[in-house]
Amino acid sequence: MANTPTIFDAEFFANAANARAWPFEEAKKIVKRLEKSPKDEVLFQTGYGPSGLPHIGTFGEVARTSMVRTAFRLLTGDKIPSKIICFSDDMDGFRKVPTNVPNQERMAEYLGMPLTKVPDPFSDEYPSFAHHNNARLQKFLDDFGFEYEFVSSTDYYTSGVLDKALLRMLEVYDDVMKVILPTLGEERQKTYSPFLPLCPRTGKVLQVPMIARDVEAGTVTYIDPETNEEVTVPVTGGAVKCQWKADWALRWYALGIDYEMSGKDLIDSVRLSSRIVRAMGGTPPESLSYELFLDEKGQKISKSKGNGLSMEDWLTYASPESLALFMYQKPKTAKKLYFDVIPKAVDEFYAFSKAAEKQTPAELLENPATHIAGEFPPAHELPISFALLLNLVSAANAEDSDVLWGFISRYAPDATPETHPELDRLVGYAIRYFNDFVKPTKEFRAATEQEAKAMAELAARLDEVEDATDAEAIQTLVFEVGKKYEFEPLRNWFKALYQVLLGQDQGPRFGSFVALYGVEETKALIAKGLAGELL
RNA sequence: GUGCCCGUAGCUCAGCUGGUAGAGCAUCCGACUUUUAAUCGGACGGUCGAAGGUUCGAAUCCUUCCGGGCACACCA
Repeated sequence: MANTPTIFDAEFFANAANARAWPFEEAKKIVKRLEKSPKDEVLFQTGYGPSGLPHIGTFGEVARTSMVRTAFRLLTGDKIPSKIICFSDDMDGFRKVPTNVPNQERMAEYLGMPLTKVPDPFSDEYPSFAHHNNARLQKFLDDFGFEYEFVSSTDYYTSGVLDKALLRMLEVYDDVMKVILPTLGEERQKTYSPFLPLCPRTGKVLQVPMIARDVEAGTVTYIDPETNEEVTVPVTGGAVKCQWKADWALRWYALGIDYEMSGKDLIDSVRLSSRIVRAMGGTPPESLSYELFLDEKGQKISKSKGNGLSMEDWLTYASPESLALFMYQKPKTAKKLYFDVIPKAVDEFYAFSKAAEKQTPAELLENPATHIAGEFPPAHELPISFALLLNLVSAANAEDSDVLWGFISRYAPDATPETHPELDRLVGYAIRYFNDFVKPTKEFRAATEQEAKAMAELAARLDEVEDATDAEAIQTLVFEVGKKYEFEPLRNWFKALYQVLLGQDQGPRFGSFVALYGVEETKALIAKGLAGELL
């Protein structure tokens, strides 16, 4: 999924200007911006809050931002350097001990401290909780091959990278307040400050009003809420950090961010932060508000609720590429993100990849697979679709890949795990899907007296079949037994086999099933079924 | 209240810069199967939420309205 240079050639550059895919529409906004004020390097930003772990939304945002960047490089002939900054707001105060971490009491002692001062509850491998989560984020992004530059807010504040911007914010303090105050409630207005000093005594991030400020000296003064003493601190060097919307604006201004997308719940924040940047004399980045994801009931997916689908969920049943495809599609439309969208995304990914084989550069630029891969997509040939595979795994009661491959080879005789590693990967996904979604819905019933007798005889006579892999011979035997015990109509006999042995009303052709599942295994299965062990 | 998204076949949705609608699933019929499922072929099925407007021509652009969903304190 990394951006590789493959599509960055003249042919693609020539066609990019006419490309209509949304990443190009976004990239064009940046091109226009550059026409007004040229610069040496274009910066994309995505934000990350290290009080939690990376999640499916993080993936979506970085993936989509990468797509815009790729489009931008194509539009500009890859002549203008660009990068994605992944900014971790790790100086933010520690507000709440997450319920899912160990060492709760110890963690509680650090409430109010910057996240980079809170110890890592999981191990002593990292200097802080934030470092731990930052590392997880980077690992997460690296695993998918994203190109980005990680930035720690704490590093930037303390090393002075943000000093100039902080002093500027101090200069225009009144204007900034004028922008923010009207958006706050009455209570909050009294205590609001865009600067949050770090208490020199306790190290905590304080939410206190400023009582004075000195632009010349570059300091602010507040009253320590515990000692009631006046404290004066510089706004530079990491002695203060900025509050949320001001912080966003500060970053945009200080780093010169050109592009940042965010969820639609942040529309007002973007507007406000933009006004702050203008008050400082800067230009806010181009932005895109994407729609939020909904769960199966149409509710907003939130980390705290734990509803909807997690990153792990998706990757358990499907590939990251298919998730990237899902993220590519219609970012401005609210979509359900639930298990049932997975098969379609998987199959469409392969369909788009395959279509790419015969496409011209102009067409490729409209092909989602191009935007996902960031390169000429490798053409994966799949003899059967994921949707079919899911049907198969369910019908065949296939709990391991060998059995499933047996059934697959009936449809695609040439396919093996070796010749079709992609398909083999899907087989793994399908089996997990089966285990988690199909298997729990199975309902086994006890055999009737007549059925029990017939099944016992079937089990006993299975050994008569000379070739245990001869599906036809086995099918004949099954058929004979059914006739002998006078099932009428005969399909009831087969139905009984499925219901008693597989816990479902339908199943694969039984002869084929036995041939693949194994004679001994089938006998054992029948024994279990008759003993009531499957119920 | 402000803003965003959606409203196209029974269901889930695709329809790009305007030229009288498509897919998957479901349903029905057929083929192949010594049951079923699967697979393959075919059929059925839409006044494109409503009304105006622009246009030779609109699902597609504009306006208004109706219906559904979501976001908008604090915190990030």
